[in-house]
Amino acid sequence: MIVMTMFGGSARLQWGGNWSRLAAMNATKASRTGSGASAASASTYHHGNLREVLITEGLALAAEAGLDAVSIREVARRAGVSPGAPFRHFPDKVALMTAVAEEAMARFRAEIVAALGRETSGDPIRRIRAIGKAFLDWARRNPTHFEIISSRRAIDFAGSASLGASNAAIQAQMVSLLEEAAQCGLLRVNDPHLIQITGRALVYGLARMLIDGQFPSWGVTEDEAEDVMERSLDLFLAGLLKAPASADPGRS
Amino acid sequence: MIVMTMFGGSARLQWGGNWSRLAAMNATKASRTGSGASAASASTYHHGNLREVLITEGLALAAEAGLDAVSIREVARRAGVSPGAPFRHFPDKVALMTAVAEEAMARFRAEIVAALGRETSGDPIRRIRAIGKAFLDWARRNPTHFEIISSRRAIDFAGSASLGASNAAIQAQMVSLLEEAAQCGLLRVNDPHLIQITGRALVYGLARMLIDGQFPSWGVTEDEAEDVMERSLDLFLAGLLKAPASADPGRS
DNA sequence: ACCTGAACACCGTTCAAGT
DNA sequence: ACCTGAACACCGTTCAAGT
Repeated sequence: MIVMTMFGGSARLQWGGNWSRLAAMNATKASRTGSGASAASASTYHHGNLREVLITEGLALAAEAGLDAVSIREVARRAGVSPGAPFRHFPDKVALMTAVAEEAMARFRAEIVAALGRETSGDPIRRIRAIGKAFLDWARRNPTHFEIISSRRAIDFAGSASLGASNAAIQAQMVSLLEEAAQCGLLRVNDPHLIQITGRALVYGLARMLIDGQFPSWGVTEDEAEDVMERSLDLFLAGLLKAPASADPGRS
Repeated sequence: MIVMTMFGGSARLQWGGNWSRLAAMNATKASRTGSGASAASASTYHHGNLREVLITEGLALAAEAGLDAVSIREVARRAGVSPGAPFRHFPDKVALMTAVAEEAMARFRAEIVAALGRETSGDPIRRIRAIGKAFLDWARRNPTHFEIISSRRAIDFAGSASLGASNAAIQAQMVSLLEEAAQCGLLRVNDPHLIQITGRALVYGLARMLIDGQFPSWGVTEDEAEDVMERSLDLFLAGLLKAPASADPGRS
């Protein structure tokens, strides 16, 4: 099957042959599982699964060696393909990193949803605190993934509907909890948007101070970091409350 | 004058000729001033001033094109020297960027000192607020310089006594103001260290949200950013106070 | 269709050779 | 002393050629 296509004004030949059957046989590849992949590894000129493997390897390489260590060539090497192969699936490095960021963001969002599920209390302040804590925990455990989706260098955030939607979903959750808290008369200030931005800036700043290695110069050791971040969040939340605040709103 | 030196166990020849007179003639170079530099620009094999020029050009290139656009080769190009020349003055790129960071940090600190000088009030809360505001203003006006000294990628923070000292000086200023506020009975919580870290995390988070381009996805336009950051700071400060806080502690 | 492999213009870094 | 210029191993990206 031969197809003629017009693309950017120039005619190109495209072969409509179906490689997907062959690809399915090789879907697992010889990656980390190593579960009997020896049979399929021979003579697979077409990878079949490359797009996903590139994203997975990008994520893994970032986690292992840091954001600046992620290169298309190294990702291609780990996927077992030539340096030019990734460009068949992503127009440039930014596009690959954006796809990596989308996967990281999906995991981040799932973690927040899970944390909210664990916080069975109906108290909006406790639920807000659970989101903040989940944010901090995830950043601490996945520093480079956090950096990819938050620093936004190396990705095209605005160009990704997926990233925008995930971000908006997390925000909406928080706004609704803040409005609930306001209606219950819990808040000292009636400005949910400002509170939201301030809270976000606080947890973002804490996470970045950790990741950027600033805590040592503030007298906080690695062991203390988790505790300090948590108490910092509580200090802020207590300051929002109308009633003479208890020292630890998370344990009331 | 020929000198033998032992360095790392191997003998090396050093020429003790004096190039500094020649260098002094060329000290201004044909940089931004352009004040009658035409006469000195011919046949200056030895730059004479290169170390400082490299730092200045690094700072300027960072401000113009962003941190990732700073390359040793481009800095060398702007300084009018060959790609290898910078390595005579800095062992590697990290060392050059650390020197750039030291200059950026010195300017940052000067701005904070100036802001405190302008805040003539003796009220520790107002002085704390002035520091926070100066932090935010400087970050907004010098985004890349801010990123260099705060993200700390590309530099060796721990290896620079100058950076550590500047940082410690800024912290000490803040701690003493917080202790003063505590002694005046102004604070709801008696934990200056935790308050300091929380406040720093807040302004750092705000500055980074701005620089990382996150405000648009939080419904804040570029025009509104300065105002939002200021109100956010006030929201936090009000939450620290023991007395039923006024809405705007900066205008009391 | 999807991938290879050579090529190009970059970059950090080194090192002999120049002045 | 300090700088040049060629070299090396990287990188992102392109493009003909392979299957």
